[in-house]
Amino acid sequence: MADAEYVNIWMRPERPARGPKPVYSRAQITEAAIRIADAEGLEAATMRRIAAEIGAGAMSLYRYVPSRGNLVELMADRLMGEIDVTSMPSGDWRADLTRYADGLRAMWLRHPWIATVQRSLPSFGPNQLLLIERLMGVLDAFVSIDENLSLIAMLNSYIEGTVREEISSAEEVRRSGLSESEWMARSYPYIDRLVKSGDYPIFTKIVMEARQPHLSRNDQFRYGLQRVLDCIAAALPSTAESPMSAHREGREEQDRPGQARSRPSERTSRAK
Amino acid sequence: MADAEYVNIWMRPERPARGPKPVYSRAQITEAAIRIADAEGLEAATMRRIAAEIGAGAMSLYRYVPSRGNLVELMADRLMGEIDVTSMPSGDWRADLTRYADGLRAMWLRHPWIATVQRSLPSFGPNQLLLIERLMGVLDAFVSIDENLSLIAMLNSYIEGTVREEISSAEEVRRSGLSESEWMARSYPYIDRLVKSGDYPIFTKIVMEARQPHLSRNDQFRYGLQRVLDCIAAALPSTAESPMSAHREGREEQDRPGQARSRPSERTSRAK
DNA sequence: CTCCACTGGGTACGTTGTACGCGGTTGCGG
DNA sequence: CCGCAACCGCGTACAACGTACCCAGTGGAG
Repeated sequence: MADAEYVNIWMRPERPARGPKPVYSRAQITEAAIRIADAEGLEAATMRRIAAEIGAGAMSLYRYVPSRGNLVELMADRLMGEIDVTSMPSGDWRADLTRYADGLRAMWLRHPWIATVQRSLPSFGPNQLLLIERLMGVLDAFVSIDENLSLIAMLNSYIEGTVREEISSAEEVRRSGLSESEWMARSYPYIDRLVKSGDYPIFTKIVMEARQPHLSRNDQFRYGLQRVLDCIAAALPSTAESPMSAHREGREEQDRPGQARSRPSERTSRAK
Repeated sequence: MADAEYVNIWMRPERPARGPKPVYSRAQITEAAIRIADAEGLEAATMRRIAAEIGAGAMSLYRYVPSRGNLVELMADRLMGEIDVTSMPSGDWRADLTRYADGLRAMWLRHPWIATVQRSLPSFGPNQLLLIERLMGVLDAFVSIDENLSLIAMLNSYIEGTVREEISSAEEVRRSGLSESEWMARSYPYIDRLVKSGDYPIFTKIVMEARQPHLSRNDQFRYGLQRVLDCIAAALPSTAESPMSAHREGREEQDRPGQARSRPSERTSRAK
């Protein structure tokens, strides 16, 4: 009873007062775990594997983190810190939200395993809190807090839903260990059987009239995003006019999955 | 090499030609697993537990299902069958999509564990395929297949994102084993510290200006959904006018989480 | 100085998914 | 009708997991 009576991981202080200096740290452990999860999936980030990665014994990790579940929370919050919202209530809400959307999507593509934990633990870590502050600050001046929540929820849903779809097929391929073309070749017989059966005309239409050629993944995302932003615009009072940011094309960089464009910003809990 | 060379679970026939008659069935196993997952979470649905539920030995399940992962796929597809889309291209696209949205949300609330697997396996089971046919048939006459995909993706993202939020807190409470009020009492110190710190004004605003009182969860969902449907309407040609279904209030039933409003419609794969 | 709260980490336990093999049962080829 | 290959249910066994417990050292507070 005296031991694990902390509300959550953020209330538990990392460093105690007395005793020998710890060799490792939460940040270091979290970083190692993220590195493994990025490379081989979240299920590969076992306690022993993480410990080996930093050169520690398996059980040593429990000096820093109460359980693996809590470690995953730390990892998730660390990821939130990668989204740059420092400039956020800039005056141009449309630009702000676009920037956030791109940042969130890029982060998810860099760390696809986040899809398996996100929203199963709304633990309000420091990075997530900072994100909330900045992001919801964007529309705070224009709408009530309830409407703000509703609009941001809609935006987040769009981003997450879209990116989940992007991720899922890529993860399926990765998990199988095959190359993308090998994987497609392997699943061809099934698709073919469905099409040939004649029972699924619309599915067949989807398969036949390929959609990828028309738009790149990035453009598809941006296109749908504009629609969502239009929806938000419709819910805002006319005083919130955004200084003509309808279409700005010249942005070909950002969100390349493999790239290491991290910006940690650790920010662990500071107890009073 | 000769053994597991099937593309996916749907290509593998359930019943072989010769040999003694199986005592159990995929459907029975899937049903038992869903029952356990509903009651105690997906992680409680272990192979041994499921086997015990139907009175079988643990290893017997592997005569029907190649692995636990595949069983989860079967479970997920079985759930798709609970969404009633039989009447679907009815002529009133707005009514159809509303009906679908309510059905999908209700299903997720009945089986919250689906959030942890959904979109991590786009396996095109029979029920999912039927759903795709009916659902995408709704807008098929009005827009191109690409636009159709884009609009439906947006709708699905909204539904899933919203329901994920509804589920996450409920799951957190369930996992802790405490009652809702106990759980809130326990997490109060953390929230209080955040508010008192003064660092998070908008978070504080969210905490203080409670949003639940204003709208019920159902109404919140419906309200946001109307916004999404308006977005879709804007993307449709004028020929797609929906016969005045702007606001119809008189629908207080549907989607009560605990209720068993299942409509299985098993439909396993039929090999040629 | 003496304590003792701390450190890293080895050993061990319970639970998981599942490979393998057994003895019995069934339906098809001859 | 017979025989055998293909299937059945299922017991045993194993590797890998999270983690409880214990230990010998360590270093700041008194």
